[in-house]
Order: sequence, then structure tokens, then C-alpha cells
Amino acid sequence: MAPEINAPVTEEVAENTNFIYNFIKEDTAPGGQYEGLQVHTRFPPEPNGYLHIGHCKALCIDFGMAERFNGICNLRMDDTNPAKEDTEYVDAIKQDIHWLGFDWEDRFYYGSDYFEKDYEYAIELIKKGLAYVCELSPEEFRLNRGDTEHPAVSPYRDRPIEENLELFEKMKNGEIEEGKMTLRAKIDLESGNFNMRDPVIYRIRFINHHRQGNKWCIFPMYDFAHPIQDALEGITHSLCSLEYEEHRPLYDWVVNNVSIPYHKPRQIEFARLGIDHTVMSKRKLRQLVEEGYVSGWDDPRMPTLCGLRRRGYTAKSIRTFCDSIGVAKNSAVIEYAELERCLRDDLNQIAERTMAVIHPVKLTVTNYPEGQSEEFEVENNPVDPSQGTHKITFSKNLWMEADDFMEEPIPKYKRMFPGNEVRLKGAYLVTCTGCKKDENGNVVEVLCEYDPESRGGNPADGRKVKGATIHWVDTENCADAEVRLYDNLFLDPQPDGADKNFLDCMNPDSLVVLRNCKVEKSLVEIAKKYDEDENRSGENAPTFQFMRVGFFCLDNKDSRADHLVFNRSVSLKDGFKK
RNA sequence: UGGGGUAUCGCCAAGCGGUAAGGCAACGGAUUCUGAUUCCGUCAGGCGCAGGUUCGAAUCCUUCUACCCUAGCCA
Repeated sequence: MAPEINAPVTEEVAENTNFIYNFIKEDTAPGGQYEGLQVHTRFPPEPNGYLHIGHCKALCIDFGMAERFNGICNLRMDDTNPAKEDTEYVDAIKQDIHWLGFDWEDRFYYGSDYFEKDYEYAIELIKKGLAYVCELSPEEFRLNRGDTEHPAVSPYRDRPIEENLELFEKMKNGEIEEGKMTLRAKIDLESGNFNMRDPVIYRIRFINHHRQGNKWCIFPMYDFAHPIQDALEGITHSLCSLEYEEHRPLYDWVVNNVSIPYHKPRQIEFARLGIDHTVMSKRKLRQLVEEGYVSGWDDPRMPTLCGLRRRGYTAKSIRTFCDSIGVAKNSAVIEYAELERCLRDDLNQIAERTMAVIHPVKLTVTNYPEGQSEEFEVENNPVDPSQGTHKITFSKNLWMEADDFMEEPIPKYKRMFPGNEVRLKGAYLVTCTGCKKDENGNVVEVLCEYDPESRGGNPADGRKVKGATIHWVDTENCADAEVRLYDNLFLDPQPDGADKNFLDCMNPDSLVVLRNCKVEKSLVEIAKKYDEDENRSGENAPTFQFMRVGFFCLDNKDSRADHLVFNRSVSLKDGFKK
């Protein structure tokens, strides 16, 4: 049985309602303006850059809201400005949206598909006496825009309709120079809302359009094109960010003065997403890329979807995040910790556990026979036993984490220090007996003795181990790896602040590369398989939890089986307070 | 300055005249072969300020304040 149109999919749980949900519910309820219509939204990115997590919030609202009402959502490339857009981004945008798990089915459109219609509607406005050709140059236009006390002025406002028609035709035919003429909507030169002071709705641009080629030299402005696109697609709810709020009167004006075939769409605005310690504006992100502050749009420190994906963020975690932050009109800046928590939650369920030592120090089990080796089986994921186990080997010579040894322990330290007994994860109990240092006093080797009666990690006498469980890898059975540790791109929580240059706020240590890390040999096999993957940039790379260290994934660009590169997606929470 | 918005715990956020949900963070404690996870507990005598209406106000009214957006032939 087909789901009933507009019946909310989910039970009406108070937690997930928001003002937009409530508006749509009212609009589609009996007596509402869209009673009997299917909820229809759209996601309209401009193809001039890569999608970032801010877009994901919009995506979740546009697609999510439609889904919740058994409605549909279109994907539309908003490409009315030929100067800024490029086909290059279209595929990347589609890929990112699909990766997130949203589907526009067969409803993929370009704003430029409507140029013909836009043109017809412009003619309609002219014929109604609601638009005119203005010959003010851009500079003159600005000077005549008026101010708080003075209305705007255009000497061309009362041009006869016939003449407007002729001139607009000339504009269209390429007979008029760029900047010499515009088509303006005749609305209200005195409006306190400057968007209504006879806004330009068409400008001349002799530029190749990425899809229309040189078919057109006049291009509709967003404020004119967007409401028409929405109306023609049968959109009911046109959801956008807050900065369009004062454009709404113009949106409504267009919709009300042009003969649209269906119902009038309703624009509703919400606050865009802000996250601390990063920037979200396309201009700034582009600058980071172009000026080499990051390695590209997909640098794992970038808030772009391709960057987050490369970093190891799962689509699920990003959607959970967007769903958890709410929808409101308050300009919010969410703490990065919120995003991290969503990632940890997801990865904790799915990431295979493995041992890796990122700051290796030799650990020698002095009473273990030289040349002997044995195998242990360790669980792949303790929170999900169905993920099985894998084997690791143990010998006299191991690698351990430098952090896990202190010659003189600080209070509450329960790792390796002389005299302390700890457990080597999955293997044996060992007691630290000392260390060796180089001429500079740096610890180069830690020494310990194992308890042969504790195979598997459980002592024969059942004694309780006070020390920690330490991770390790066998020197005889490990691989070298490069590990990239990431931190916030910006030290300042709000690099976007009005009085600062965001480049001055950058974190010089946002990337730390460790080149001599030791990982379990079994990861090489996984990396080999991954080498054959043909869509590495479009999906998540194999992801692991390096026990006690953090969640890591293979780098989708630089990692190869003969040169492993891991990105730290997120660290583990560290409850140890020093 | 004109116009448009927004103010509820460190960060989000519900609340729509009946006596402050929830999440994140933080902090205790329990369990744990990851100082992780999980689990339990604590966390606004108060809703930007000041008045007013009301039996009762975060919710209604008035003044004020702070912050954000906007004044492109960008979207």
C-alpha cells in the first residue's frame, strides 16, 4: 500500500520537530495552503565549489523534511551566473550527495534549463508594466540606489512598454554592450528593503555558459530565476538560509506577478551551520586551497565532504550530526566535539580493532626465549563479536608506545614503570624491569619479564592486575606506516570573526606526520585489496581503531600497500587526567 | 543610519499562559584485557535587561541592550 501523502513518516515525537516541520505540517493539514499536495522541496547548490558540512545541514533539511512527509526533493544546479560556475563541480556534488545517502531519483535539473522560461516571464513582466530596461551603468546604479533618507532613482523607469520590449530584445540579441543596460523589476524605489528598490533581474554577460554555451548573453539574477525555478518544478517549500530572509518579499513578488502553472512555493529560512575552529565560506575555503594552506579541497582538515570522507568521517556520522543539531533561526556555532562524538559513536560500532604503535620504543621480554614465536587470537571488535577475530604473533622483541613507559611515574600512572606489572593486550602479563637509554638520556628500550603462566593475558593464580593493558606489535611481524595526525585548522574558535584575518588564526600544528609507525602486518593485505579499488575518492577507505590510540583510515590518495598512510579520523576520549 | 533577524546552562536546543525536555561538554561513581565503550548519578530558584498585565509569564504588552544579516549588474 502506498504511503499516504503528507502523513508524517515518523511517529510524532517531540524531539525532532522544529519550526519548519511545524510550518509544513500546518500547510499540508486540512485548510492549509498546500492541502492535498505532496510536499516537494529542492536542494539548489551553485556548482562553483565543493560541498561542505554546512551544505549537509541544508541537504538534511531539504531531503529530510520531504522524506518525513512522504514527499520528494529535487536536486538543482543553480547556475544562472555564467561567470562563476563550472561543470567540474557538478559531478563532485552529485557524488557527495549520493555518498551521504540522499537520492533525487530522476529529478535532476539545472537552473539554466529554465532560461527560455525566465525570458518569457521577463517579457510578461514588461508587458504588464512591471519591468523596464534601465541604462544606468553599474556605478550610476550604485549612486542612484538612494540611502536611508533618499529613494532610489532611475530616469528610465517610465519608459513605454513597447520601447522596453524592443530594448530587451536587443539585449537578448547581443546588440547591447555589457553593463550598458539591465532589466529591472518595477517595484518600489522607496522601500526600506533595498532588494525591492527596482532590483535588477537581468544583466548582460558575454561569457560562455558552462551548459548553454553562447546561446544567451543575458542572464537572469538569482532573485528572479529562483522563484521561477521553484514554481516550475512544483516546489511547495523552498527552504534556504537566513540571509535570504529579506529577499523573501521579492521572491513572493515574482511568484505573484508571473503566471506560474501550479501552486505558489513558500520560502522558509533557517540558520546556516557554524562549527568552531573552522571556516565555512566557499571564498575562504577556496583561498586555503589556492594559496596552499591545505593540500586541496579534499585535505582531511577541510570541512568539505570530500575532506571529511578522506579523514574517515562516515556518511552516517555526518547525518547523525546534522540531525542532532536542530533547525532554528538562531545563528549557532556548534562545538567540534559534537561532530567528533557522532563519528566515535559510529566508528565504535564498525571499526575493526588492531594494534599500532605510533611512537615506537623497543620492548624486550628478557626471559622470553630468543627466536621463539607464538600466535594469539584477538577480537576484531568487542562491542560486536560478530566481527570475529584475527591472529597476531608474539616474540621476545616487541614495539611499544613511548607514552606507555615512565621511568619515574606520575601519580595514578598505571602503565609501564620499573616494578609495575601490566598486561600486554591479548598476550601475557609482564613486569617492567628497567630501560636502556642513549647517550642523551632518551629511553631507547624498555625491559620486562613475562609470566609464562598468564598466556592470553589471564594469570594462572587469578590475581588482579593493577596495571593497564598495553598495546604492542611484534617486531617480527609488523609493517611500517606513515600516520597523519590532524588537529583543528584554526586555533581561534571563531576565525570568521569580523575583526580578524582568518589566516592569522591558523593552527601551525594542524597536521603532524609520523613516519616510523609500526602496524600489524595484516593491514598490508587490506591495503593491497584497497589498491585495486577504483573509486577510492568516492567512498570510505578501510577504517580501524588503533587500540588505545584512536580511529584511523587508509588515506584514499596517498596510501599504497608498499607505503601505508593512515589518517587519524578522531582520537579516543582520554579519561586519564594528569 | 534604513530594512530584516536572533537572544533559554560552557555549546546546541525544546518550550506556544499552568510553574524550565533532551543532546554535547564537564564532573562524580560502577563495570571493563582499550584510562575507550557501556551503565548509573550530578549539572538553569532560572529563560538578554527593566517595567507592566495575570491567581499564575521563558511564553502576552512596553522600554531598553547586545549580536548577526543586508544596502552586487553574486548566489
